[in-house]
Amino acid sequence: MSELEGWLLDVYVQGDRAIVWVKGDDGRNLRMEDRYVPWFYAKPSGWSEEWQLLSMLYECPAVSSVRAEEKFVDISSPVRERLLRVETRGTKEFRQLVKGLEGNGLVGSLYDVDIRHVQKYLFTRLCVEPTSRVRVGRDGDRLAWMTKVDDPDRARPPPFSMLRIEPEYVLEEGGRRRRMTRLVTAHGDGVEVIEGTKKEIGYGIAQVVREADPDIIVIPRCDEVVFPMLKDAVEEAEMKMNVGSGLGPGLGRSVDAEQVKAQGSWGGRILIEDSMVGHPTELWGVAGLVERTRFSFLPIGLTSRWLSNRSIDSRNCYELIRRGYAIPKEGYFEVARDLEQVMLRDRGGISLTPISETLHHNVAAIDFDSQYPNIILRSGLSYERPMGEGEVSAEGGVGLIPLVMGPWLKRRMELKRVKKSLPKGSEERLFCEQRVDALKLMLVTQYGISGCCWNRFGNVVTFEEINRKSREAMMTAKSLIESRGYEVVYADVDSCFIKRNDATREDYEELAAEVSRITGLPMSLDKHFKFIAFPKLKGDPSSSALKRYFGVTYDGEVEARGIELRREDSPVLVREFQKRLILELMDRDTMDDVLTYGVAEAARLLQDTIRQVRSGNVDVDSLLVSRSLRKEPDEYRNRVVHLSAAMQMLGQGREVFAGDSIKFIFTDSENRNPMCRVRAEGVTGGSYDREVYSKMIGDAAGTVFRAAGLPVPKAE
DNA sequence: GCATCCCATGTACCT
DNA sequence: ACAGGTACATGGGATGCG
Repeated sequence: MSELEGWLLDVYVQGDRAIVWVKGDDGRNLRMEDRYVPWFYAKPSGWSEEWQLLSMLYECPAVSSVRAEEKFVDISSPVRERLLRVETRGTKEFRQLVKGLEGNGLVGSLYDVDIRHVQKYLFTRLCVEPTSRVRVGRDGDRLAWMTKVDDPDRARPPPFSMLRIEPEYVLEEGGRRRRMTRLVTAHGDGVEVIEGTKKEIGYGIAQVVREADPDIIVIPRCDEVVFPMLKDAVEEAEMKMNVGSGLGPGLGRSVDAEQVKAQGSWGGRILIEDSMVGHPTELWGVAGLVERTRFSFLPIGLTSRWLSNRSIDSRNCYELIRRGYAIPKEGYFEVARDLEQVMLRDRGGISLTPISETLHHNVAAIDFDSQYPNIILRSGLSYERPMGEGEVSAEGGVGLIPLVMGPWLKRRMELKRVKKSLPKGSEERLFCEQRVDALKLMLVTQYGISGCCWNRFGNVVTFEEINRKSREAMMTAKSLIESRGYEVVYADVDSCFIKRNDATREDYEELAAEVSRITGLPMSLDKHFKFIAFPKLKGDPSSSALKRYFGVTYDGEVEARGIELRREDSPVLVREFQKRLILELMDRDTMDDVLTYGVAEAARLLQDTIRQVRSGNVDVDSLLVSRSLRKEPDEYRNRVVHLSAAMQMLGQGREVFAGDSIKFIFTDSENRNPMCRVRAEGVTGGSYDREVYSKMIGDAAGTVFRAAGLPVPKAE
């Protein structure tokens, strides 16, 4: 028997065993095996059926044990029910038995059947969230015990090393075959390019993986496209992916051939996509990934693949199972209500129309901090307590949502505090921020799924009540703010823009604190604007637009929402121009300065930029527009420009998928043939459409000048 | 045949 | 399978005009 300390890297289940990987402090990765017994619960359809079901299960060769147990089955009911706990010999037997019982008349309902085996193992036997710091006892390759120990680092994530593999390939035989041409790997600062035949690439990649020995491999479009291609290439190089005992070449560290798609891991290495929950994996960083993994109580591979509803469901199930619950297959129901009732309650957060077409001076943006989570916690709202029961008391029952949310909201606040104490630009601060951002998403998403029909515990009334309380808080804030002599310039959901001529930063901070006291929800000063402006609707200049504004803070930073410079489909040229324009115009101390120097400098910048665009002397890269292809190319009804660009790429043997970001420049935007209007990035020939880019610059300037209530300078 | 209007389509953004 | 709320550009058909 030996002991070690390290980090829980990965866990998966194979048949009747769990495989547990730990990265030891000596940098070595250890593979250990543990026993795993699959189980589920069955509720007989009636009393008299119980003995029949019992005897049938006793005789079933797939079953290793059956016994009656009392379990909670409904979060709204404090009563335990008598269920049969059925343990099976392995996962294959589990699957067959559950399938057989689903239509069986003796069975009323089944529990714990749609939870992954690895979750069951983690929740009830290992009881440690993957990525945790652990102390481990082992007996050869058997895991004897594991305990969680405190992570000494608040910000720095576990030392999991990452390798990025990005293949380049072309489509052949009319798109039926993919041929790898080149492969780029990145590990720390080291970048390697592998070229050659399939066999050579296969050999090269195995070599790189063995040398870099990464814990986590990031691969774009891993599951559907690239992993099968890599596997094929490595096998072609006559090195089996899973030979030997962890020493042989290949992509994995051992003989385990878990399906990547099912588990996201391959013999001791974790394979993840380069996008997670719609954000680039790079932005999450190991720190964000770790935070989400610990919350979800899932192996890293599943964490990176599962969307929010499943991740939160996983945490919910963990919390319930360890409190004696059996998990029902589905529980979502919605009480039928008449249309009037639904119209009255089924609405989201509130917005107050901005005062637009003028420059506002000395404006504060004050925000409710984590508004939805705090509403849930302060009011004790939960699926099973849609109307809440006041503040959650220590001894009283706590609803599932506050129970799950509470510790993580606290943790996020603590991490936010730590972040502030760390120097700007430091690695530690970035780790902290990644954790804070990951938790923000987990927290706000619990509100998002609270009334969602895909959530097995969802209750739409709870969701509506959270929204109602949010609107109520904003209205209370508004009257208080106005009663103190401030003007509300604009508000949206949980953020409120206010001004009073002579107010200082401290005045605003004090006012936010007062709103906090009255509403019972934390609120703080977020931004302090020297100048801010709100555009009119482009389509209807008689009304003001919501969710768009721009301004300059007292730190001299541009803060903008919704307008061109915030849009991914604006060319960099336009985004940078508009940002500079706002600074030229509004980074001034007084209104007078804005109206004189500001207007003059801004007008000059506009002229210069237009002249430059018209001269043709612009870096083409700064003209790239990127727009995401939301559907497969053949599903489009309209011939939209980015579809044209996508078709050009297909014509070159480059594969495009729904979800890809298509980059292109406008070459002749008025051409009657949609295919000739744009040129996809990487396609050669032609120059850019000077007219359309000049127009974009003019429009971006128009947004700024008009919102500020100023005439738009003529650009000749 | 061409200009103009309107609606559906499509994407991106805000909190 | 995460929410509701919003802005805006554009394709394409319908309509009107000469």
